[in-house]
Amino acid sequence: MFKITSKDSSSRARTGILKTPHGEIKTPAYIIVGTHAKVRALKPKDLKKTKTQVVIANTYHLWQTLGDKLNDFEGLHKKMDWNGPIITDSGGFQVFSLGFAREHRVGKIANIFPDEEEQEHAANLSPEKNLVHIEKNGVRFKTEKGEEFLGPKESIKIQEQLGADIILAFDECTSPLNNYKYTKEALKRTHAWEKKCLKAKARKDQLLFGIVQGGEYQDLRKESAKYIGGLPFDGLAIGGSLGKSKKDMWQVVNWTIPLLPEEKPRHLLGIGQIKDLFDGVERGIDMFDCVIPTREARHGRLWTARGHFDIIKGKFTNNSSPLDKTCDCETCKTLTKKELRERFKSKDKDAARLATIHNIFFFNNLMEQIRDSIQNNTFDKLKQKFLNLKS
RNA sequence: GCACGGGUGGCAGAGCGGUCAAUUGCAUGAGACUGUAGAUCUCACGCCUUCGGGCUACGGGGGUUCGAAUCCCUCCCCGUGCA
Repeated sequence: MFKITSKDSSSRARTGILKTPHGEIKTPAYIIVGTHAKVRALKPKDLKKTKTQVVIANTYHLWQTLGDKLNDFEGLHKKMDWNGPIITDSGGFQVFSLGFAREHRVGKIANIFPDEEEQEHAANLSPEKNLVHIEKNGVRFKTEKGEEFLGPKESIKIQEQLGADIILAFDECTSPLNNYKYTKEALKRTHAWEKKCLKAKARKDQLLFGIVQGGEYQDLRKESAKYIGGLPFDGLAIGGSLGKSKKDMWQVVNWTIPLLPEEKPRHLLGIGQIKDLFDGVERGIDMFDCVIPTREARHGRLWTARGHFDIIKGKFTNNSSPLDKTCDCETCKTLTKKELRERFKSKDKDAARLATIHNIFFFNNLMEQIRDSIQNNTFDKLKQKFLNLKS
């Protein structure tokens, strides 16, 4: 199911092939985020122009949108008009993003400590306004329809109805602001939930990945890596609260990776800036997913091998050079900087779409280069090239 | 020529005696974005500043007033209507 095809001589970097019912994923791979079974700003056909291997959709969002229609849902592949591999996230991240993150206006790494204004905001947020209530067996989400419950069994059932190739265990993503005691309790909960996920899984054709949690605490991370790594999951993901800085984040990964079974694919959840890809790959990460390429494209930020630039800036008004002269994507082949900028400024709906095509293509293309470099033993050289990137 | 209506910061356009260096939008500049609450958000945007404040400003000039972008006179422009 997962086959390691080559290893870098001077790091933990490796290439592999992950077999899924809808085709193979060459790793290290970038997973494109399409939360609502759709990559934002793209038309279904666009995805095929972007070297995309695999897309990740979200259980929570689709559960909310589809509701009762889940019972006779056509399946994500049909819905998305995409015959390649699809992953669904379990909804565990929304425990954080709609819960703690929203209440305290924090992210899961870096810039996590709210300033005074934000602390005041958090203090003034009455408990009734909290959208998430965590309980022993799962999570109550306050939604437009009222209150709805999502736990391990529910998440697996929904993910089976959605029909992705790879599904994720339901976890609680904690916050960097959670203390040791809370994180430990949450980890205990998460471990119990994940075991329930394994038990609840009925479909044989889907792969189920477990998720390592434990915040920024070494003993908890190691405990989790051993525990989750020891369960019969098809792959392992590293999730959650990743400390106060990138340094902390890589520390967490360093603690975790050596304790995970070598032969299973490893997914670093939600991480994927360019530098992170190199830092992650050399530590043995096989899969990344991140909203950066798509979200930033919509915000007018384009990525190239020389760093990023914001196409909406006035300095590009009369710039008729290509967006990225080294890029072979459809957008770069058809538009100049000036033209794409004009589309953004005139609120042309295609602006975000065209930028998104480029960014996805760029990230996927970069992953391809990374894979090649591992096979050719030139990974380090490629990394050096991107080391001083503006990011 | 007469009669109205106008002339406000890069632009559009509020304000119509004090709380106005002047609402707002656009443009511009800076920043953010990491298992998508986000094709979004934050900040700056006359000049100077020891960041307390100071200076020059609402077409030009003059006046009334303790105080004018706001009221009056006059000149110059623009729009509309009538000659």
